[in-house]
Amino acid sequence: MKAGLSKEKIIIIAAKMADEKGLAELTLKALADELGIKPPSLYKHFNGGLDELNKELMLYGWRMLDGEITKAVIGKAKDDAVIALCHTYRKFVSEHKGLFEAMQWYNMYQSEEHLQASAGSVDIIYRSLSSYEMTDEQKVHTVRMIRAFLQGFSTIEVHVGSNYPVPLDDSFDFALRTILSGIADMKGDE
Amino acid sequence: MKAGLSKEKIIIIAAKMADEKGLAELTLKALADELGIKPPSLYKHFNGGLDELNKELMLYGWRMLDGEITKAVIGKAKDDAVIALCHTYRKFVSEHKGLFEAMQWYNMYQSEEHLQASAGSVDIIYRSLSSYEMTDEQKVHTVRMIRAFLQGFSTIEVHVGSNYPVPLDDSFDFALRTILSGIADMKGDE
DNA sequence: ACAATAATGCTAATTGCATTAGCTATTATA
DNA sequence: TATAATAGCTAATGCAATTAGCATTATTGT
Repeated sequence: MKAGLSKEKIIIIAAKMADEKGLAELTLKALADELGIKPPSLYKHFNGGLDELNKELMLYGWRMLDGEITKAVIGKAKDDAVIALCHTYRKFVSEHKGLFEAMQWYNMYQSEEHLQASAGSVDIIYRSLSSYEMTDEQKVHTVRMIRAFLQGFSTIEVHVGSNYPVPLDDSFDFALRTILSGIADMKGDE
Repeated sequence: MKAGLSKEKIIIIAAKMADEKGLAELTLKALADELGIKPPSLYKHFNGGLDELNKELMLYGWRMLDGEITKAVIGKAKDDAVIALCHTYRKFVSEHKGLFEAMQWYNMYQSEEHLQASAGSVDIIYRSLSSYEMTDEQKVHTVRMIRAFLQGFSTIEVHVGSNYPVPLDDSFDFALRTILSGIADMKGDE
């Protein structure tokens, strides 16, 4: 029986499963069960097995995040753009915990493809900074700083949950203000 | 034959293996081979098997990092303390990539023990901020910001490596200055 | 329309690691 | 010194990933 599956459809289902159950629960067996096929059949779509599935999830996640950030930043500049970007990133992670895990996974395989995967987001952050008066080098630093903060904050948030006397929302906004204020002070620095 | 092993000794070896080969390569089989024993024997030390080993590595890593940070901030205050703390954190991660992976692992098991594991470092960051004029709430925010930045930056660095026209060292220092400058501006904010 | 080919699914079998059960030797202790 | 706890072992099980080879369904060129 043919199930009429395609790589794309499978990835979408797999992403949903990863988001619901966590990436570790996304086994070929579980995915096959969900799709109504047998595990070996998945190799017809993913020659590289589980590894390739994870890789594809990673790429899918970055593409999706790129898209959402791009949309969010349209028509905005400077602080407004950075704020929109950061909130979009954080929201994305909260809605796609499993995909986010997969996206952090690109360390194990250092191919061109993987390096480019996250390059998209880096590029968007970079372009969002275009209207600031900074040197190119300062922009690179700033991109890295923002990226590190976003990734770190999101990871911690995903791991730790959201129970605390001091809400994480406030901390996020606070940190964002701090970073923006730091950027504003940047002019004179070497 | 008795190999004269103890939980502590095994954890130290396991940590070394994880740092050298990556956490994923640290299987019970590989560890047993390294120790010159058979995999089932490990259950005499780690009742919970692989899970418990990972948990212990996580705790070991946090304790070690706590110790190094504590040492590094002794006799320092304000910016000096924060700078020392951040550099120590980053250096630790670069020298203990495998342990760092394990330390990020605490999401899966949400026990008291695990929550306290990272609480130590949080506490040290918090205390390092003691000489700033901030409200307690601002301190909580600042701790989270620093922690997010450190974790994010380190993760990216571990994943991506250190090849680039613009050196990561510079970006790290730049971000640190930006954050410190943001902190300095903080006074008036609500 | 129809043969050839590619695509997609299956079953059966293999591998490798984690884990459990039960046995044995060694160490520590009462 | 007898006894209990410790730390190792072998044998066996289970589970997921993977590979090989077969069967069926689509697709495509003529």
